[in-house]
Amino acid sequence: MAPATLRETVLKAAVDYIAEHGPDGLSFRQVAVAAGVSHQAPYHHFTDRKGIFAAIAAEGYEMFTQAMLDALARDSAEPAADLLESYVEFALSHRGHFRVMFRPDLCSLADDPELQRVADGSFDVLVDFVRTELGPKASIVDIRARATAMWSLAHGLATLLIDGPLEPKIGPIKNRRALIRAVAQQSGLVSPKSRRR
Amino acid sequence: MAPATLRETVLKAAVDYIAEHGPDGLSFRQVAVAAGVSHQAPYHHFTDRKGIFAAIAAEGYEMFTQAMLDALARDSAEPAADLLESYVEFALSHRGHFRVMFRPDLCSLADDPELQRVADGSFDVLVDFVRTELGPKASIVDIRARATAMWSLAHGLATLLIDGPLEPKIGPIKNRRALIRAVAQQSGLVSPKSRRR
DNA sequence: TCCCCCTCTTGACAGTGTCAACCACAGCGA
DNA sequence: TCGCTGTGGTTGACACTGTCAAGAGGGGGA
Repeated sequence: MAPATLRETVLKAAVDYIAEHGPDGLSFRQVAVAAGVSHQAPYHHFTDRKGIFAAIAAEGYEMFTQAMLDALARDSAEPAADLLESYVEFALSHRGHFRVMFRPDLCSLADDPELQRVADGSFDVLVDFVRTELGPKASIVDIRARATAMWSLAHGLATLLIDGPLEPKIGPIKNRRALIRAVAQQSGLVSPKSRRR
Repeated sequence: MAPATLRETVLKAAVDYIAEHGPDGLSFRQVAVAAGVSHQAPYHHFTDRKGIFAAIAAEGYEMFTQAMLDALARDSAEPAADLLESYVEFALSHRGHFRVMFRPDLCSLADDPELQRVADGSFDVLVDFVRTELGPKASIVDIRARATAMWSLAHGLATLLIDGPLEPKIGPIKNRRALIRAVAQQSGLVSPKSRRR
């Protein structure tokens, strides 16, 4: 089932290209002619070159939010580790989207309220999780520090796995899931439920 | 003291531009004419557009290694937190270099043995630290997991602070150093020396 | 019927990275 | 003194990019 509209066709082609080659070599015109359409046709669906990246990012944030919510919905014994894993797995299985989402030169949250909204939806999942994890008596400072720590760990692991020199340096990664769990374990960011074992 | 050679002039101008606007809008020609020279002159010092990024990255890795070594040389009670802090502070005070260093589409470690060498120098500081921290009896698996965790945390925090939506989401960061230490504390990646307090 | 909007095409423009040829000039051996 | 070579710079061209402007076609409502 090929995408029906030109908008979907262009979007999919761009995401696929970015997943393989990164966002920077992406040529608007090439995508257009590859879709069998004139070089200017996509401009009726995206205002701008930035517009196409904004659309990709928005689509990405929606899926990202859902992925993290699904992980928490499983309600396992280690929700923090699950959240971390869902963050990293999303990045790896949706490289095309993830590579764009955190590149403000390609899509600026500040310039696009709708994009800001869906992005907030994603980040709120993480911050809300930490808030409920620490309980109502936790101080703002602690929530802030813990949320930042979890977010940094997840984001760093994701970006190092996608683009970074982690694998050539650390060695081949046979079992990615095991590495993610081991990192969660090492970092002490596992959930209180299983902390005192 | 203005840079003497054209090579240095171009390099400095490029780094300054990248620190402010990111690497992607950088125009080879603009840099050249801004240096008061023809659009083709820099090609005698850098083979390629990629060549200029490779030079920036190499310069960055040298400084990066030194910054981390300096932090460890202070030999404080919390070397892990110091290492984390030096990682993040380097990224923030050398955005122009840092933004290029971890962008394999701009400078590929695999394609440039010299760049690979200096990059390895940086990463080895981190991995070696974890190895000595855990002692000679530590298993490969643990070293690997802990090094990955520390690296991910540092890298994630650095990239989120530079380009990411951390500040708009978490709130204004008055004391960056305090946040970094709090994150280190939260993540449980502080050094054994001070772990049992 | 006419008109308007939506989608798309065609043609142009400046700006980009890169290739190729040419120029100036210093250093150097014969 | 001459001629050679290598280095650093210039000029001109090329294909390609994103973007602006104008227009073509056609389907739906008045």
